[in-house]
Amino acid sequence: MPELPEVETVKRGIEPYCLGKKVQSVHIYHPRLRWPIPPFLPEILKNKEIKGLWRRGKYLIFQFEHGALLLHLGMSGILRVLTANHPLQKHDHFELRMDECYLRLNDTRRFGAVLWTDKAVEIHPLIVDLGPEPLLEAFNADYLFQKTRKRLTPIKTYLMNAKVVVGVGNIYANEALFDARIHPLTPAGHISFSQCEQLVQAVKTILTQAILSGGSTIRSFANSEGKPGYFAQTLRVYGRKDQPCKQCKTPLKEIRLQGRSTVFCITCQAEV
DNA sequence: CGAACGACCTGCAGGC
DNA sequence: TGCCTGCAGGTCGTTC
Repeated sequence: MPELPEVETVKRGIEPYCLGKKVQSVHIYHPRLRWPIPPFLPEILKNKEIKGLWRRGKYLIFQFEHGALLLHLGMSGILRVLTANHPLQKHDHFELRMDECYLRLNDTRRFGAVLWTDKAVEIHPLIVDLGPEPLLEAFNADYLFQKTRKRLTPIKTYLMNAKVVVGVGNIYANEALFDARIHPLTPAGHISFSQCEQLVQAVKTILTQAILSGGSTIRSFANSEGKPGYFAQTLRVYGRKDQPCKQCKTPLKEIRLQGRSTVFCITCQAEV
């Protein structure tokens, strides 16, 4: 479920239930995720207060006084806030219990992660090399222009590289490139400055709107109906192969880039 | 150093 | 009905 807007939505959804709360117990039901869930979590988190909760890229970070819990949802992770007693389901991996409710992580494909660090989060190996947050000023046309020079990797692949900018996954990379009218195969270094401006703006706009529409799902997280997704979302290219471009009616084309579905309009996103 | 690619998993849809 | 293939919103580690 994760692209940045979904993770941000989860973060906002769980925040009222976590922030300032004391962990009552931790349960590891199925430790095998991308990396094993550290077995010592139950003992070191018991009775500790969640002092902070934030997002970096697609990582959720639970800050404690003596360290931080890093959580990634991978491809299929779902984090629910539960209050009543819910029977354990297939692929439930991890649970953080507070006094009034608990968080339960379900992850079918096990690409997600639950990790612990007792050092500053910013220097954690998975965090330290991450690029800027797409919604902050640090991600701007100057940065992108500079960064892409001499790079021949297709711009779409480049945009999805977390070392360049975090949080732009396959769906929104497709959408942003359509918005900026840039062909996904364009070598990154061939993008003009003005195209960088458009692309940066497109990324910001699309992610912001997705977060806004994702906001309406917060209740479902809280209630556990948890249907995370892209419903309220009007995707213009992703998943619309062969359907008419909303701009010019040309049937959209799909190709594979790095094994990922890449959909675009050959008219609106003409090759350079 | 950058770039390409395989690897990690399960479940589902579609073709035969 | 069942088997097979390919595909799914991610990203790390290895190799070149």
